[in-house]
Amino acid sequence: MAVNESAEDYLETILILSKKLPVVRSVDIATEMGFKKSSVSIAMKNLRTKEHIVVSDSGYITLTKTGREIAEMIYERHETFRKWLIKLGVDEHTAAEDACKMEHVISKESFEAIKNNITIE
Amino acid sequence: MAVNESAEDYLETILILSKKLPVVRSVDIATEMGFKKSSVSIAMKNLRTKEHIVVSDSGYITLTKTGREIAEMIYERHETFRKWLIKLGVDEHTAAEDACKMEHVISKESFEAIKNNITIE
DNA sequence: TTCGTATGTTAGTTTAGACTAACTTGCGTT
DNA sequence: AACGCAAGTTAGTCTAAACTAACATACGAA
Repeated sequence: MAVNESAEDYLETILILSKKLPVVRSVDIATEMGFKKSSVSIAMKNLRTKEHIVVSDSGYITLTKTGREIAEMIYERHETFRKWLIKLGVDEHTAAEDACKMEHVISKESFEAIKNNITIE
Repeated sequence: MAVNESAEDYLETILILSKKLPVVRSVDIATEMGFKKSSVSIAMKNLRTKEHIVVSDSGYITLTKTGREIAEMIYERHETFRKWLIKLGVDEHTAAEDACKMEHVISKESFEAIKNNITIE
């Protein structure tokens, strides 16, 4: 279930959108991420091939088990880093931006170590 | 003095090598980073153009003021993250690897906040 | 002196992931 | 019914940063 940084971002965005929209379509992802719909179309094709998402006839996108696992892992990291940075006094926007990058590059081992060491609320 | 991740890695490596070798050449960088010398050659050309390094007639590479500033910033981040992760119980190898990625993606603001919050020795 | 190895460069290839442009398709309005 | 917009796809372009292959020096040893 190895996936690159770009795919992780797409999966995370699908998860986030599925929390706030009744259905998730390619165009919603494009809007959210600021990408062109052609870019999203290709990314969705890859995620479908890897079976991280399923797309209905109407174009509604849902995460598969593996897709959801990846998305939730990344989302947890994102929220952990984001809240922590904010607690340390970092500006909300910067905190979100940095969390978004750190979430992809850290190993499971280091993330768990950090999570157990910091307090975020 | 904006520089991308790849260039930052090269500059950091030059700084590190200059601490342990009498002179730094392209081939030393290639060996250290595990890249081919052609890749390093092109990267050095770019760093020269941006005036982050100077290359002598004999091929000895030294950092300019801006190059050294970038390299030292990245190196400080690297060491900070690395030591902190090790202190949290992360395996040395993983700690170095993760530090190497985190060092590039974090903003100045977040790094300073983290640095002031954690203890590493 | 000549040969071989080490170093560096150049040209061209590959890959990922964005892009534009152009096409298809379906649906709602008039 | 026809038109037009919204959504999606496809083809082809661009860039960064690695790669291989081939070539250019230069220097030390036989």
